[in-house]
Amino acid sequence: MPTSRSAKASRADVAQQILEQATRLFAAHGFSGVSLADIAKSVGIRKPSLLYHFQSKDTLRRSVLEEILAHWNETLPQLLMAASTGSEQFDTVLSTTVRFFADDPDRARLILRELLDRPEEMQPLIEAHVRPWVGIVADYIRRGQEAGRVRAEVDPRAYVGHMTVLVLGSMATYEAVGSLGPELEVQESSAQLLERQTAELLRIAKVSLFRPRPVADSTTHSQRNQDFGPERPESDD
Amino acid sequence: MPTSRSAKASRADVAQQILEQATRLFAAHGFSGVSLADIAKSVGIRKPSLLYHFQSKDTLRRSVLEEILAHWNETLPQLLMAASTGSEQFDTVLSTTVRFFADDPDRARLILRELLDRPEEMQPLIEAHVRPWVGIVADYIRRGQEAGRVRAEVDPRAYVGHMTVLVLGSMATYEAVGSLGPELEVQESSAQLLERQTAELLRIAKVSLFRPRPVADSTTHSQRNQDFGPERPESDD
DNA sequence: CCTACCGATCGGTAGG
DNA sequence: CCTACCGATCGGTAGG
Repeated sequence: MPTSRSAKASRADVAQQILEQATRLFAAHGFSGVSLADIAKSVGIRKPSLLYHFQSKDTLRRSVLEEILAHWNETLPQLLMAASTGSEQFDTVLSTTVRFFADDPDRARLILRELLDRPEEMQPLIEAHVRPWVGIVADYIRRGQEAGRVRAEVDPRAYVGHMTVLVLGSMATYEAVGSLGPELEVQESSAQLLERQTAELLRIAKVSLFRPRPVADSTTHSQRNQDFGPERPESDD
Repeated sequence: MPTSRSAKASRADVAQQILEQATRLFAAHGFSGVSLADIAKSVGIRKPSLLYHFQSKDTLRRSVLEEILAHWNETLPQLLMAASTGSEQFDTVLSTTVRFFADDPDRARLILRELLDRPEEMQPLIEAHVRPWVGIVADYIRRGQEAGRVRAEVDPRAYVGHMTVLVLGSMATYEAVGSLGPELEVQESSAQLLERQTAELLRIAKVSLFRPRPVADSTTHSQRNQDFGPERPESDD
């Protein structure tokens, strides 16, 4: 009888466990901060067994990265097809991206680390996996600028870059940075903190993109959520 | 005659060179991705000599971090004293922070890495070194909300956290992420790219904070830079 | 600031 | 998937 909880682990199961533990450990301590023995130990096998499933440490690193990007490519296009208007597409890309990394902040940590450790190697990967939706968002911004919906001052390229970094960085470090506030108030749970950060992030993303809608009362300050971008249906192209 | 270019390197000179090279290498490859021999080699000394100046690798890491934070504490309070109104103070904190990291992106990379590698250890440091100006900004936001200058929906804590992450992340990764744009256009220099990113960052920070000022013509879209926060002098408190 | 050296750990291989 | 083992490199020390 094997020592693991389930009766028997198939080849694929073990490989998947290795990927999961490697993701977790690389996200927490970085690629060079984790040894193959660390990963093997957390899976419950020996180092040479790990190297049977993944030829080298670097192969394992690339597999971890590929798994995340593959999952991303499964998620976004599917949701994007359901969105017909440009406004819906923009909203889908933004909220899907935020949710993807909020669902598992380790994804954000890992990609941020790769961006820091191997910028040259990441550039083509960004090009390949982020291009499609960058195109959608950039097109939407340009059309929105022509139609007067989007602020003329927005630099589409820089805007998308900043939002990417903001989502990655906020999700990767929300625990350390989320506790910034000047008064400590009531202790928030990690989930509450993440939710609050997410809401503010979406607000910043939208308000810095869309032109304010004309409001009747423009001198007093109401508490309404105006200025939050177009929610009305709109014709595209 | 020593082998180095200058006639003689004092103790302090060597220690400073070690700090500089360690900052550069830790920023590029992470703490565990750099060996003491790497650092010693780039300074032009041997590993045991390095350990004469810094008792251990971890001591060197803390010294690098301290040097950055000390430089930060020299920069901000000085500029802050010259700013009298709340609006000026906000502007000082924001633009000084951006410039501090734009001046040397390695600072952003190093702090971001520490945030990822040792979040528990960084929390008190954030508390100590970021608190003062977080307080100033948060107070300014709250007073601005009461006066109707600042959007009521802004979550001061989350806003400051996001802006911190945005500045750090954008400055740390501007090379890899700045090249995101859908069309490659003319090849920009690194300095041009950084400048463009900085301008858009400041725009996002301000527009997502300040309420739009009432505009006479609210249906057509002019190219003017309205909605960019208060530039008029104002009374505080 | 150096040479010489330490035990521990690294990624990876042989061979089953 | 394991035991046994490899050379290289790690952070750090002795001693000058």
